[in-house]
Amino acid sequence: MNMRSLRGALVWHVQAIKAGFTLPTSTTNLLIHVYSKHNLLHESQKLFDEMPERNVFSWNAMISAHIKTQNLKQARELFDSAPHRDLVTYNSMLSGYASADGYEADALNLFREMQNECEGMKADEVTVTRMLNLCAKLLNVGYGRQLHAFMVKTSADVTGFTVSSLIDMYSKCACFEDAYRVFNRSYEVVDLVTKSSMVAACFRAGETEMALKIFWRVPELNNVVSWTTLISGYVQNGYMEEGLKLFVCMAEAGVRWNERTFASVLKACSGLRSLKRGKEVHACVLKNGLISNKFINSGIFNVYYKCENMKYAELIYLMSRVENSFSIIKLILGYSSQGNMVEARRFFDSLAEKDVVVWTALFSGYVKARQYEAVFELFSDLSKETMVSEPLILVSVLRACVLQAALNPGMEIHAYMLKMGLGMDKKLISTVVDMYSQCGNLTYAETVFRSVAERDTILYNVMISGYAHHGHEIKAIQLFEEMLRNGIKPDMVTFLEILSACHHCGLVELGEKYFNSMTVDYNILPEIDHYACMIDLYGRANQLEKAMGFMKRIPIEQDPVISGWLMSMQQRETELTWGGSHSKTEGIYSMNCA
DNA sequence: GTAGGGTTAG
Repeated sequence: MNMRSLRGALVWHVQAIKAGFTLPTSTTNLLIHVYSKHNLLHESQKLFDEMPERNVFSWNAMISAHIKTQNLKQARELFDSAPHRDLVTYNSMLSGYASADGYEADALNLFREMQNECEGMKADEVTVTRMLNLCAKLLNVGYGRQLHAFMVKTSADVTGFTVSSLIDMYSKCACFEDAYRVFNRSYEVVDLVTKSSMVAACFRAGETEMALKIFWRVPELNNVVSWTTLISGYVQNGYMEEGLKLFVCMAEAGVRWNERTFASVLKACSGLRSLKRGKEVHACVLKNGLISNKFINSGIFNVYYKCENMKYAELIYLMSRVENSFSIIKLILGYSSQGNMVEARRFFDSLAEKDVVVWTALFSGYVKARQYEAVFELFSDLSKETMVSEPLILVSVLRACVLQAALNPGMEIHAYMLKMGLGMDKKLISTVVDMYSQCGNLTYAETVFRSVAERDTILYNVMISGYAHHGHEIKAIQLFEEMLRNGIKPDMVTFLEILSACHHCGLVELGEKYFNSMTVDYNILPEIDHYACMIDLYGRANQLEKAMGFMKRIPIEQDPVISGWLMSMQQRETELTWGGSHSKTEGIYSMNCA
């Protein structure tokens, strides 16, 4: 019977009790260790307390047991009261401090004590390994370099352990060159772990090719960790398809995956937004009984969330049976973005702490669902509780005003905004201008627009659009020219508005000039709407040949809708008459429908 | 005869 297994330990223990036999100290020490390994702290403690004689092994085992359960205070008390301490005692305590959050300073102090050779204790390579991990965690490369120097000076054994940690430390501290130098200079001790550390380091630095090269050195050594490092490295660098392919390669190489492998594969699926592959992996996970792993569970949740399958995402969340505000927030964001406000609201109300992200999502969801009354209600609820200073929330409320053409509430929001000192927020200002213009008060829109000292593209777009939609095409064109004079770069939206204005005024030559300037001066590729605008412009001016010529220039021919449209246009070329009141998009849609 | 501390992929 193997005493290192829990079963073996229990059998030994019970037999000894039955026989009234006192276990030797070394056996009890082992039992303490085995119980602790299986999270049976209570049993370990009982054995330790009732031992007739203890040695340094007993103390070390008990200290480790407390560290394992994250009880560092208890561990330190034992450490201080132990009659004897050796290097293992120190290293155990140091290890506990280094991996726990908030005990980093204690770790450094303890290490300093060791350097002063307190109790004749001299840091060894285990100490150094642990300290390097701490540096990596704290991103403290300065201290890491000191440790590196210390290693060289004290000629502490260079082992696979120390080299791996050194590579890892440099890499996580963004010193890729140093990591690579260490790797290259430690040929004698390079093993699979060192290699994996270096592969991970390459990926952190975006050196995908180098990672692959190193991975294939001594390929027969590769195991699940090195393979998973490779897969997750590809995924992290955005190569999702390659990550999935490598997963297949790994299986073909006869290496069995574990839950970390699945976590990376799931990340690839959600990155690709591939519901099909996600479902396949989900099935695989279920078959392997890995669904209860929290990384895998959230990975599957993410697949469905990214694929906008909120019902499945919700199901996964509910089945995990773990209260998780992170998932709830995503459910709210997902449902809101789809305008499914009943579900979004259900989760929103269940959320204990609502932050600005969730509030914003709910507001914009209601806007998307065109439930402007809910927007106003929500805003009045929220502003009773607190001062709303999040620009995006106010943007949502203003958009609700636009939906409803509600000028008065819009003005109230504008006033509120000025009161809150949010008059400088660019996005908010643009929305205010848009709100005034769309609610029919162009004068106010103009006033606000002129009050802004530093105008950006979006602000200009909104004002130009305001002029254009109120029949002031010439003003729109003048403002566009002013925009160019002020050195503000127009974008696709600007050109769409301005071409539309030209179309409405029948300004063929000016429209041509602007259309050409898009690509020549601003490097903006015209989209289908821009072409449609030009075609309408020519059509309205009865320049049918030019219109046809333009249609043929549309470069997006792989689109079946466009090519179908083109073909039907060619058939109807002669019989086509152009109506007088085409808007910039009506042209397209009416022809598509025909 | 019997024992304890450290490395890589989320």
